[in-house]
Amino acid sequence: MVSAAPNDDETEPRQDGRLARGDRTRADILSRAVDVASVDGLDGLTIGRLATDLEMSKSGLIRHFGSKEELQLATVGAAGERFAEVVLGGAVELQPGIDRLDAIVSAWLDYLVSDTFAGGCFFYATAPEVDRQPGRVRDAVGGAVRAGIDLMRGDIVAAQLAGDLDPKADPNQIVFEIHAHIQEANLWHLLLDDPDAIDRSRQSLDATLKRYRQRS
Amino acid sequence: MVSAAPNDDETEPRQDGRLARGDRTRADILSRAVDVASVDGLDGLTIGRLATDLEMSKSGLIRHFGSKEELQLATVGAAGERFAEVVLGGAVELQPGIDRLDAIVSAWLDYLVSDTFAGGCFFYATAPEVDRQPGRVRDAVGGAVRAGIDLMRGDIVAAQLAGDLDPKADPNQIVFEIHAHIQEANLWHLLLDDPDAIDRSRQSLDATLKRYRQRS
DNA sequence: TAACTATACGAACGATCGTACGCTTTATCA
DNA sequence: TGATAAAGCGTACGATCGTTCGTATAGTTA
Repeated sequence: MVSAAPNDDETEPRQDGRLARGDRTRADILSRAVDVASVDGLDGLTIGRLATDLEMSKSGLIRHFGSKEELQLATVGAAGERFAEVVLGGAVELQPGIDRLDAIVSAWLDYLVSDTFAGGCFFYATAPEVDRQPGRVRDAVGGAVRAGIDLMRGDIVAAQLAGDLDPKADPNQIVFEIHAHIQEANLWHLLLDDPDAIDRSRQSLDATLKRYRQRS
Repeated sequence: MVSAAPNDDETEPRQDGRLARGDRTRADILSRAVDVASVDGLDGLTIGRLATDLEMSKSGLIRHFGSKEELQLATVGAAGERFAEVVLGGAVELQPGIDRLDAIVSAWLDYLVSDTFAGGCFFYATAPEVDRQPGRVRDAVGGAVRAGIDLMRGDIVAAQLAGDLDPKADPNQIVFEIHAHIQEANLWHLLLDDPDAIDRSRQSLDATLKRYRQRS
């Protein structure tokens, strides 16, 4: 790559700081798209419905993406950004380790019952929809989920090195259990209408971390 | 209930043991429907696609159900029956308690990587799809998931009474953790393509049950 | 202001969706 | 065997799907 080509995947602000007209529209579309997809899925996200919601034409809308699949990919990307801001935003300034892990898990649980997305966690809603549909959309959702897991595993490894977690335990095993307890809260909250879902999840997480905590 | 009215919700064999023609067709349709829905969801389950697969007409197919929603409800019911056979089938002869719980959990993990449904666990695939769509389909899926959880909670309570599990622990908390570890295996297996998903789940389940086991 | 580009729209395409109606075929039973 | 009901098919309907094309408008730059 010789020339400094602009990154087409991101909406770049202009020199004066504001977004160009098209980028502003694109951001509005994606803001609505992630909410629709969190309720009706990435397949229930239709161009016509989105255009009606935003009071614009189908052709004017899809022009920003080119195709339905590109719209879906951009939607997954936008959801990832929103997730990162809400769940990981408060943890970026912390050093990897047990404290940052606690901060992420705590923010994640708050996020599950927040109105970050209209239909609850975007990735809980879309993961089972795409996991048997090979293609770029599945790869994008899988990549985002993997990124969240990888980040926590990094904290776990750091905590083991720091002597805060049992160094003999398998980091993948620990992160499997943590992620499981977070995801289960979605099921009990959204499908089973359990008002204590988050509390149960928090309790499970506390017990799990206590089990792996280094006694020293 | 005075008269012995036949149960219309079930396909009843005739006196000679065989199914009537219509019931046979209906069973064939639902057998295919649960596989399709486990891959593409209850919304991706379309009448036209199902008719093409089964080499029959759309009108002849939907006649057995009346509407798309009734087809979806029947599909959820058929999936529940298949799940019960595979996962709970071997446990019916056991008494409620720790042994039956172990049998169910073990069969459930085997089921996750079986070809019971074409797209993995039917309820893992459909729960996030319907949890924000109020109506009878959501109630049906929620009822089936709840039934599985309730059954395990019954075993947990029985195990507590028998002195096999800590009687001071909250049965709902225990079943939350067990179900969480089972469901997480779906995510790692189907989306993250982790070949060790079931092993991780089994390990988590063993550790969890050991934690709650009564030391006596 | 004039030229140019980015943005949005309107209309139409073929395909598929769920549903309804009428007719034909098949199975059942008196 | 003939009557009766169940089962299945063909066709059509209006609606919506994703996509394409040409045109009009708005914004930017010379």
